[in-house]
Amino acid sequence: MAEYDAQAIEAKWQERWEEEGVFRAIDLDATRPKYYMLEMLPYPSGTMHMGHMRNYTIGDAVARYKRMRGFNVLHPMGWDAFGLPAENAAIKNGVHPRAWTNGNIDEFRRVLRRFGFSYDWTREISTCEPEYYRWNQWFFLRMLEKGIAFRKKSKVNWCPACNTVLANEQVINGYCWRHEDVLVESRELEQWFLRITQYADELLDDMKQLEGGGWPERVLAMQRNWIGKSQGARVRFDVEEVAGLSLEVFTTRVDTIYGASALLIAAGHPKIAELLAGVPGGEGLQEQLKAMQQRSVKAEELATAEKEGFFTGRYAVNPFSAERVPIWVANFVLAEYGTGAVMCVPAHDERDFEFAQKFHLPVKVVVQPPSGEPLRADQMKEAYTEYGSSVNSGSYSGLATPAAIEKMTADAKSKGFGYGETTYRLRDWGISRQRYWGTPIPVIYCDKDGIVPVPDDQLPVKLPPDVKLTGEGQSPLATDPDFVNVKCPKCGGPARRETDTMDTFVDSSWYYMRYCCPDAATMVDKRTAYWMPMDQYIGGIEHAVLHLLYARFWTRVMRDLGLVSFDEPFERLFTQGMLLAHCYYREDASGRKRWFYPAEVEQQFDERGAPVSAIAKEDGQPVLYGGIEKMSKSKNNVVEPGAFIERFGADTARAFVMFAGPPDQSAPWSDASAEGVHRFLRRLWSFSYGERTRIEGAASLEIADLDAGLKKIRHELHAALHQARFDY
RNA sequence: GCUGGUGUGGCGGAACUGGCAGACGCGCCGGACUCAAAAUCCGGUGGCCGCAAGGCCGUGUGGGUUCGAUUCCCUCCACCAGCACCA
Repeated sequence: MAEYDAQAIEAKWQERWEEEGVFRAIDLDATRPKYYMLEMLPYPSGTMHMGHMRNYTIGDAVARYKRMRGFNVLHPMGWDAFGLPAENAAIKNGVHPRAWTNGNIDEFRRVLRRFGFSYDWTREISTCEPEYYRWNQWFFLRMLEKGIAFRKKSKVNWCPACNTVLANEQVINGYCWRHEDVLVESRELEQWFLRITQYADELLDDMKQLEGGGWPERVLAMQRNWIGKSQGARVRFDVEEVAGLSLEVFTTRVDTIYGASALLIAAGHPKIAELLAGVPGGEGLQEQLKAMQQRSVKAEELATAEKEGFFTGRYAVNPFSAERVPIWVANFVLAEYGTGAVMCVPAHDERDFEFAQKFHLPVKVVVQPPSGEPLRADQMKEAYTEYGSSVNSGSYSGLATPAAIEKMTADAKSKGFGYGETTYRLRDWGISRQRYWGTPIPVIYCDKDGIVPVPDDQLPVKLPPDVKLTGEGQSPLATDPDFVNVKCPKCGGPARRETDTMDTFVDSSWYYMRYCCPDAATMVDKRTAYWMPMDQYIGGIEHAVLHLLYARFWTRVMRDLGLVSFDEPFERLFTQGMLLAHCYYREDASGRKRWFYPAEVEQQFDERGAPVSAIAKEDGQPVLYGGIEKMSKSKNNVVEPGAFIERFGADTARAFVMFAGPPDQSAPWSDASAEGVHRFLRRLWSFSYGERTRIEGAASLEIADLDAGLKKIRHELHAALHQARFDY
């Protein structure tokens, strides 16, 4: 074989791998150490992009390396097959979601196979198959029995574009995570929730197991931040002139309570109406309140908004100092966090300081810095928020901050007006979706028996194949009478089936355990115990909170039900960087941009090789350089893996992405660089087959170069993986 | 603002545990082949000075530790990402 014919070489070896089953993982093999290597499963929509391909290439390099080092490697692949885009395609094009999804899966599988990734294809799973989602349902029923799954009426995030409920995690700055320009609305609905807050402390504390290189620090930081644990105290202030009414505040700095010059409550506080009732001149206040409640929708405006507020005309009594403080409504107090009310201590809180400056509330210093000049209220330019020692705080004066907090919290409790409390930002996980293409929630509503679980022997509750999908109004399943109208499993009387389906993050919360035993007659079995916990997981940073937090939670529930015996599912996590690409554009008179494909553009350089300008090949006129951006269809800078392989072969593509930069950082795609890698591979090929006649005359080309060349490649891979802090 | 991260040629980047900075690739320059171009192949390519041999400078900034620092410590600066009025 003289020429480097990538297509022929790769086809030959891929066929042989397939025939001999060399990537088959051996269950329960006790003779070798096991290694479970997994890349996050893809959502098969449209065509595969280079970002997928980078993810899988990194994982494949590790899997192959481990295999060669004698490990029994599990490296599977499957499909995150439920989800909204399938349904939207159905609405738009009249294709059934299943047909659309399976078509995409076939295309993804074809490209992945062509890449020659070392998957054990015998373990492939697809989350939209009843064989898989029946276990979502089965486990949901177990969670229902344990009180982990529960139903409550609650304010939900409603996306008018998706026509469904979103989890908190799917709301980004008040906008839908799928529709950047669609504001999420608030609605009251009966929803199913999973009690992830019950595990908040454990999820937080167990991060210790993941520190020290197992998980990227930033992912841990994001999860910590998301859980948002905060220790403090809750203190009750009685409201004057309104019998029986009191307001509670949450604070992490109860030691500053002698410096409180007001009590601030959120415009959405549940007791606001009661508070304002009967206040002289109350009509004006109602107007102001309305205005403030309406304003508080847009998150991005909120963040930059000026401090606003108004005095309610009411006073409350500070239970420590017995001082009267005015009650204000303030726009920066969050109704959803803590108690929806705070004490305003201008001297020791930045926001309160700003608020006090604007509305001329008194500033009272109650904490002095441990050293340096003592603070003077009339000279302060900003709040002092550090720890120090208490002053002007009655019998607590002189105590260091931690001691003051401890003593005052204890006293609040013994005197009956407060107690120590821990709050979290984390909310329970709402899983109800008013959509068709998801796992049906397996419960039945009976007028007589209430909520009745579907008996285990009637699982799975299958999705009816034909349902009208319009994208409007109620859940599509609710329009199918055959699905909805059932007999109550308890009394046999007429009943209605739940028509909501589960959030697709349910599917991805445990799929990695099913790869271990895809044909098991139970949710998991002893093979899961053999392979889990996973040794190395690889995926995008966008899943730092959503998927990874849910999966950690789900695993703990499985543990508490005796299904598995470990806490953390993923021992090591790696988040790969994005693949970027250059982009070019030209603006027309109206300022509209036309984006050029890189192939349509020619880059100009100066004599030193620095890029100076670019021209369009079609007319020779200049185009503007848009920088290195995330690959996106709108910018015409997407590189299609399929097309690239046809030209250069999979090995070139794989070698290039490992070579383009540290795997955990973003890297720009470059056709030219990729071709350079291709030349390099071709050269190696020529050496290894002794086909050196074409390059005779070059003194440096000796057999030793082959060895050196191979060493270099090995070195590259080592360097890249080492850089990425893989444990391999 | 808080948290996490990153700064090395024209570009992507390499340098293992503190030991010849700039591997490899792109781009650029020169050459071979060609009537010519493309493709391919060969050589050169951090900056400055020098005909050359060679010399000096050089890993964001300023300092420190060390025989020796891209690497370790401190200061500052810039950029990227996530969170953000969370009391």
